[in-house]
Amino acid sequence: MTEVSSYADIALAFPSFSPFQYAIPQSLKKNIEIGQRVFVPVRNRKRVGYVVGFSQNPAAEEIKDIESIIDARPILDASFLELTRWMSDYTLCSWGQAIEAALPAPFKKGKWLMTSRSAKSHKPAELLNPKPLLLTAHQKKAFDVILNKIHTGEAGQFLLHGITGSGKTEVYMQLIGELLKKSKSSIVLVPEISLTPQAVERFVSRFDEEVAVIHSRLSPARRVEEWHRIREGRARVVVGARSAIFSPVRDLGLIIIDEEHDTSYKQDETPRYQTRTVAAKRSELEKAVVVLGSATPSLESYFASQTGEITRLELPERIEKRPLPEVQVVDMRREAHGKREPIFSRVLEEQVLNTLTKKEQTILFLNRRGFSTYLHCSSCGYVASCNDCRVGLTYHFDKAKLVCHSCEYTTVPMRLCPGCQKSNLHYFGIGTQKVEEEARRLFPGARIGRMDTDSTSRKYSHETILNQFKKREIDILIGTQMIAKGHDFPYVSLIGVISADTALHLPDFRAAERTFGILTQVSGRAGRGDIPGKVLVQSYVPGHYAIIAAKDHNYLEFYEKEIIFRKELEMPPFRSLVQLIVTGSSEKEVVNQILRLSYHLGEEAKEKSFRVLGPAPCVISKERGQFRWNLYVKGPSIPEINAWLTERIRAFKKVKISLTIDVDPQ
DNA sequence: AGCACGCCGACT
DNA sequence: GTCGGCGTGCTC
Repeated sequence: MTEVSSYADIALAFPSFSPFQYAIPQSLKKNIEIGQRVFVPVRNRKRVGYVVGFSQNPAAEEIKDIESIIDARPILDASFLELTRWMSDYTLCSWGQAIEAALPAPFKKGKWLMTSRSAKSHKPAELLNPKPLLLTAHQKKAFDVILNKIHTGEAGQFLLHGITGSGKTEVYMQLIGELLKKSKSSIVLVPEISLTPQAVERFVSRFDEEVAVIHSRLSPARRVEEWHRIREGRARVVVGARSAIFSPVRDLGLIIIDEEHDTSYKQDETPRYQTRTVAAKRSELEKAVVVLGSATPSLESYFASQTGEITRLELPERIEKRPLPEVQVVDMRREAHGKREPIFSRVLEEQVLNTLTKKEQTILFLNRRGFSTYLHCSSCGYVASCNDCRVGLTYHFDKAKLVCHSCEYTTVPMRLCPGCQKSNLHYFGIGTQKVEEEARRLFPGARIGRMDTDSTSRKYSHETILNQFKKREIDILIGTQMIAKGHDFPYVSLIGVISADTALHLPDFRAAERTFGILTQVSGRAGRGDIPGKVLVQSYVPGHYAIIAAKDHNYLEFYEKEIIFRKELEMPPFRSLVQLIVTGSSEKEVVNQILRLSYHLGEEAKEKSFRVLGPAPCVISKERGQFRWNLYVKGPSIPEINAWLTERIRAFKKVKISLTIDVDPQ
């Protein structure tokens, strides 16, 4: 530190606009440095703080002394501090909160666990360093282009758009291998759910002890141990979920975000960062290259590749030319008999029986998120939706009204379908349990398993069900998203999507994108082995572009339709969004306050290039006794929205409610 | 985020 | 009459 500085700026992990000042006792003056952790008194309690700067003049009435320095050497380097600083500005949290989100948990308690050893369990020799596979022409091209960029030493971003089974992972691995030759490090990010031992095994067997795997089941001590191994350069390949983006790797050359469209890349608690955005920033700071990999890229990423902001590389065919499964869309409007619509169409029932006879396996998938009950017509497929927002209207039992959760448009439920004038309107909503019950009735001899959040309350029942299914002790597996990802089941020859429409009508501008993504992903579960796979997708809107494009395995077809809507509605990627969520135990107060907030913001927004959407109740309008309403602020960019919003929010008095800000909501 | 301070219901 | 519910406000 400089001679004249008497105060240190300490970042603390609670919301505050700026770091706090603490006086530096004479005894610590020689040893204090930016990036160290210190113990400081906060309300007379000892807490961990992070030295982020120094100042000469006091900025507060009363300034306390730093108690002690925790780290002899700084543990946070300049780049880490800049990254977290940026993150706090971008996501509107404090610097301290950003820092703590980026560090292993024991560090927050002032722990300093030194690694005693580097003994890693070694793999059987025959598994070690299997030879890189020969790349196809497309793989080779992607590999060359990315490697050339890395060699320039500049930051850069690529979108690796490759259909399922096109060999993206092999491209990643060969890039990592090239970097290792130059002693440069790589970070590989995968969705938490993909961090299965089998998936990780590929990296470990190729790179052995160079790999550090960061997963949620790692003990805090092991996590710290891995952190040290990475920082000391003993591990130069990091494989992990979201938070692994903050790994203290040396000489970072490459960041890979696999399945970049996955929603788990957005943290749903403070700091609510989007890993893609953080990766882009980090690559800029450390002159690294980012590779976003996906079969169904996020609209944002694909759009960026269209504008030339990032470079797109295509892997258009499966390795070994394995065919993509045949997808058949079942028009459920033709299946309705009487007033109840069936869960199983005739063709699905028939195919399940057929599969059972052949002693092959079936997956039944229910794309059910949220609890919204929507009104639709079983004759023509009409779904009551909002004209201005293109989202399904949600039925509110208490008010007996249909409400748009995006703009609050409210209407009385119609008796006759506006589409076909018939009275075949029904509230729709089935769950996996109902599917299971029906399956047991229809297929009495079959062994049926169900996997969803309800069925997996006990820790290992999850694994147990999957293992049973793998061992073919279950014939039909019924489940939600969690069975759609990653797993390889070679004896699955039939996949039934019970309802492709559920997600489609949620009050969310990304509904079509999610539907397309999930259908594509589910389809990818079929035909993994030698048996050809078949996918049956049941839908009341079989002509919807998200469903048609998924059936055709055609991303571009989907993208070109969807991007037009985004443009028309001025939604991302054309405009940026910040969501404000007001919660409280009194509904009256929550509504009052958010109306006030909306008015307060709306007045000025008009004059600027901002818009306020809503307010409206959240999709889950009451959670644990807390009522939830939200509104959106739309603007040209996040920094511009933030700059304007923070001042306005500061001036907003909160009474009996709390306010959450979610930048770039997912 | 924690944690102490501060006004309204069921207990020895 | 107290113990304690969680709403509110502050932390250099």
